[in-house]
Amino acid sequence: MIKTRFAPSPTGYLHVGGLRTALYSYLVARQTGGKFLLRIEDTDRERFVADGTANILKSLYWAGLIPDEGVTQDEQGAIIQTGDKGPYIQSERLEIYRKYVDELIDKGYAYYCFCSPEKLEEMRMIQQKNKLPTGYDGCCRKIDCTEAKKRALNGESCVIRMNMPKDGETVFNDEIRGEIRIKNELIDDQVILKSDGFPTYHLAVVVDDYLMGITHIIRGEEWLSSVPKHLKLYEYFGWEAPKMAHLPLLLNADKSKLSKRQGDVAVEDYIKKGYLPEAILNFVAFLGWNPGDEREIFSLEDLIKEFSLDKVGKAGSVFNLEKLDWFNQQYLRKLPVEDLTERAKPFFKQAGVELKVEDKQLAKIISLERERVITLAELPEAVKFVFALPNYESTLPVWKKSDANEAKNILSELKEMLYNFSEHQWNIENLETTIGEWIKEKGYQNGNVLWPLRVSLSGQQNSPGPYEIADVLGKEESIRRIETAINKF
RNA sequence: GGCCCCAUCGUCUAAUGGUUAGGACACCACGCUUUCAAUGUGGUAAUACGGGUUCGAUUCCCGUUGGGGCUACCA
Repeated sequence: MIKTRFAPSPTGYLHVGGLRTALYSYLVARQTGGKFLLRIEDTDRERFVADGTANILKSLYWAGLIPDEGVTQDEQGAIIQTGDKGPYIQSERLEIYRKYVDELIDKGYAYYCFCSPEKLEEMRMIQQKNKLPTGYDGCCRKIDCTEAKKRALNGESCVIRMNMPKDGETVFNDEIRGEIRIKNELIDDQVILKSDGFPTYHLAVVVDDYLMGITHIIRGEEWLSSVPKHLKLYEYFGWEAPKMAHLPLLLNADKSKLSKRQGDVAVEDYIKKGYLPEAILNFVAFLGWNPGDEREIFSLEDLIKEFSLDKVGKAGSVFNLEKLDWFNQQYLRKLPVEDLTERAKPFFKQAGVELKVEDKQLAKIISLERERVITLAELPEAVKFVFALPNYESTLPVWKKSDANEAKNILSELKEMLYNFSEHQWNIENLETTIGEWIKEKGYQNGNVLWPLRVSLSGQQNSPGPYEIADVLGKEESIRRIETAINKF
């Protein structure tokens, strides 16, 4: 059975690149009935953020990427751990790592190192100056093991390094990139256990991926060059290594690595801005992958059916917001209006708009603007004119440009005519046919009637059509606005 | 500095030896339209460069250039 994992560090929030990694991992698991696991890699105490895990889970659940195992949420949204391979938070697994480190030391595959950070820093500088590959010189390898243990017990600060052979080369196959070979002499004696007793990433991933039964590691390209270290660790433990796929990076517009400085990178930023999870998922899925034909709109279900790692590209992709906007508009239009209304409500609240209308009416109001807006967050502002009688400020230039007197006369006549509507006749279809016929009868031009009508109803230069607005406003409010406009100009 | 990865329109990408190099976003023009949006039609725009291999290279090989990643007791 295929088992994938997403293993973020709780350093703040879920990065959009992380979301894509999580999505691909989720897809690979789901399309074969496998499992998708979430593990929290919090071995770096300095970068640890208290609510980091909660934030990541929030974004993941928002997107619908629910883990089958590991760190998850219960119905109340509290963080829990599920599965029989736990704990799934690395800081709770310290004894496990210690046990495997000791095994490595006993077999001679790892050793104590007492070198100071200053010494290591200086070593690197000299190596670089002499155009040599940087790396530990292995001087503590010579220290006798029992002697080293004694020094460590006495409280001398030390780390554990893995013993990397300096001859031969490591060859491995990446699911996306194919065969990769790296000379072993270039691979460092990596620190696997830090002086604070926490493992480094390299030891912890290997141990955890093995113990948790991970079959496919899907992660960012930044890990590609540390694969030989991991492979050597698998070999030392006598374990079979999982398949690996290293994803190309997401980039800024200038092709540098996607960074905070050049725009929003946190999934929660896009949630706040009113993007739909469907759009974000579809968008990030297509950064590096496509089905090979010309279809572009893919639901999570579609992706599960059609995604495949061998169609993932090798080159990095620019995170292009214009395309995201387009996806969002597509999904905004597709959404059933009741669903759209529910999802829009929090954004009215966020904008400080108290909703006094019923859902059905709110749905009608939102429908007015759903095709004119890019995100949910733009909705409250876009429909503001429905709630408040407009002051017509922004339309002043347009009134001046046209013949205001003629427009006023026409509006007055139109108003008289509209009085004859009964409340239940007041709907788009009736308004359209009746006003249309009326215009013909009177011998007016469409534009000379519809334009002043629309502007007096909306109070805006640009807006939905007059019939739609009138329908939403109702007879009484529509006529009041026409009167206001007549008096104003 | 060293090592690794990568390279098709501005952007996301299709085309795995033979295509007028296709699609989408963005942009422009025109149509529809009371405005905006939406929509329809059309258009501008790419194989980084240099060598090979081949009857034939976007495609295979080598080099150059450019970009990115790693090079931590961070992940």
